[in-house]
Amino acid sequence: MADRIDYGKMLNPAQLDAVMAEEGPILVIAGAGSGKTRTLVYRVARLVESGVDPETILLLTFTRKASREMLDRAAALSDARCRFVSGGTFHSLALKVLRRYAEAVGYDNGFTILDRSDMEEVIHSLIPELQMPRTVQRFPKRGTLANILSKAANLQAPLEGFVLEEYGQFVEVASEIEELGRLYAAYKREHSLMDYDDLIILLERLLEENSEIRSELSRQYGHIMVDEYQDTNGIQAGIVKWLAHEHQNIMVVGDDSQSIYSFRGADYRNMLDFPSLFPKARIIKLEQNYRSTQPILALTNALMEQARERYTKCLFTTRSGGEKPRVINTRTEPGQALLITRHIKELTAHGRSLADMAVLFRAAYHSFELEAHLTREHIPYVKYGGFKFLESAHIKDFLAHMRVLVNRDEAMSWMRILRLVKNVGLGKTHAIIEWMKKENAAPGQVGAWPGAGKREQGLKELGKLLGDLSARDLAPEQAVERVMIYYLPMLKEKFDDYPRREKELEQLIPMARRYKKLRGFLDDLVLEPPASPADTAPMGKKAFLTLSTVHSAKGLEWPVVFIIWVMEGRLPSAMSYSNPLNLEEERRLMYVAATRAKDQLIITYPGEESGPAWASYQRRGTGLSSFIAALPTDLYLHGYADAWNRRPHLSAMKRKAGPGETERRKELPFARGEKVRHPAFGTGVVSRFVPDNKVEILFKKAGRKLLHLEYTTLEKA
DNA sequence: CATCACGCTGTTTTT
DNA sequence: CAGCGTGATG
Repeated sequence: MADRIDYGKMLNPAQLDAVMAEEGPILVIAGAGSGKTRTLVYRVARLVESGVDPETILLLTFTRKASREMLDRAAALSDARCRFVSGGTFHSLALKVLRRYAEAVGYDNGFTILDRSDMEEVIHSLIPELQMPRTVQRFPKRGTLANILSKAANLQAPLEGFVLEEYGQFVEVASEIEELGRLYAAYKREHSLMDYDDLIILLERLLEENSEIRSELSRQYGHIMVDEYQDTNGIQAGIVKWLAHEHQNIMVVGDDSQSIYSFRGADYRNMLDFPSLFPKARIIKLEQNYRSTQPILALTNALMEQARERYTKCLFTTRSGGEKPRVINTRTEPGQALLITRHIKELTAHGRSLADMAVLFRAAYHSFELEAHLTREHIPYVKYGGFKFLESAHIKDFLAHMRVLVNRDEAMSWMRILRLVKNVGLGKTHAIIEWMKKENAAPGQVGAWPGAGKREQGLKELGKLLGDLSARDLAPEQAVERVMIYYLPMLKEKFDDYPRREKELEQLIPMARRYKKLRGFLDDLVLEPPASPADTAPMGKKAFLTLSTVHSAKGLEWPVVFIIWVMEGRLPSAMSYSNPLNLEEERRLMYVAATRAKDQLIITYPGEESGPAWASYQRRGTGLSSFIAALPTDLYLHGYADAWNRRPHLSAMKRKAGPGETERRKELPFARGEKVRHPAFGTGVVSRFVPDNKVEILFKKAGRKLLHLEYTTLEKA
């Protein structure tokens, strides 16, 4: 065991207070960079050191990675037993508990977890049951429906309230959406499915209604800590309330200024309501910032002073010196990417490591332009956030073959794998699923479907695969390899970029190796995203630049931070419906992004040339410009970048079409419908134009259909 | 069943 | 512009 820690030396008085407090409810209000993680780590170490059984400590964090890192740090600090602390997210805790007590909430314990795209698929398939008249024109898309239903679930409130405010365009169909929500709930029950929201809702219900189980869990987890409490919603607060109900040993840590998850019902007011849940709560504030230089902090403090509601603290730092943040109007969106690329090259030329730098943005696609530049300049980067590896079609197709073994009612996965079989479409898929249900057939018997003729040979092969997989109770790794043999030919037929997708599938093999049971493997894939390329890259060999959404950058820090800030006003929805922007949340996003920076902060924004919406937002005072305009000008250096680089093909596109002429890019060497030849793919027809000087070409023969190719690789046929 | 042309419409962030 | 739904065609 390591030497006893001298806590007084390692922590400031407020941190020490939080760490040494052993019993009772405590609310820690911790500003950005105030050593919040450090405090939690030391508290875990301290509890274990003082003889608390590590397994009875529950550390709830926002991601599983965060909890693992904290426990590793605690273990390194004092006692290896810290690794046995129960850590995870609300969702992973819920899964663990619900697998054990599924019957108590009316579920079979073999339920399957729906990830986001599964959820959308189910919802989508239920829309026809609404039997809406054709006159209903504007009905939300599947993704939007999932957003709405999920938020309703997380708020545990009827849709109307927030639909009116956030989805004003859909108020007329609110009752249909609610009906759809009921259909969706019934469907999940019937097929033993839970989505992310059900996990936490059912856990809360279980705790509330079943005092025996509640007591048992209370005894199991005698000390509870919650990180990022400002991002919890009402359900999660309820879980906390019930878990700590008996012993009251609960510490929650958070910062209301960093609440950026309102889209899933999170409410920073939970922070302030904590004392009413636990009347004996003590409040401890951490206000000293150890991360950023004074000029950066001055700007972020000023930013938050404009917040309509500000409950807590003002940060101070003892880090003097450092340069003022820079705010640069690049006049165009592509200009941001170019400016940042140049800046990064300059910094690396002066010896700065790429690992010291990060570029942050609100939405994953905001970095596309930048990624193109980085690739061209051979600057290695890792990207966090945005669309999930797991949600891409080939991964879902692949995993579906294993999901039907774990839960044979899982119609979603059956649909996927059956439709991959040649000459089986929607009709036969439904018939087969019906038949299997009626016969209560095992997955491997699918090949015996009486409707199968010569054309449906593929069904026999599918049956053989599923039979093999279930008969021999294979380890996850072998199951993955077996499915690979079956699925790879289909992959090659379905996707023309199959080499990339094949590589991604191969990543599943080492992941599967870590599990003994198929179900554990599949559960974790849904709840824990696979490691990023940076984690698997040979350490120390290469320094990577980090690109990340603000949401994924939470809790991290870098010496140099760039922020790409794009006006929402560009979006047509905001134009046509005049949806009010959530400026308060936008401000907190900016705050989270800016407080990641230790030494240097560079914010770029596309100036007034970025679109007509800009002017309209400026007029209404509801854009990024209004944040900037409101900040004291002595807190940052403002600059303009040259309008170097408008994309040539964009301006060409704007050329007005003459009479009788369809609008077309002037410099295009061919027209829609024209025949073209490609050296590798042969002859095809120009279908439509896509960005980056590419055309969509339809190839009838060469096996595959639509390819996006650059003009220069094509010639007229 | 599979494929294709065409018209309509509008955000994003994560467990 | 691009994803999605629809309806026509092989």
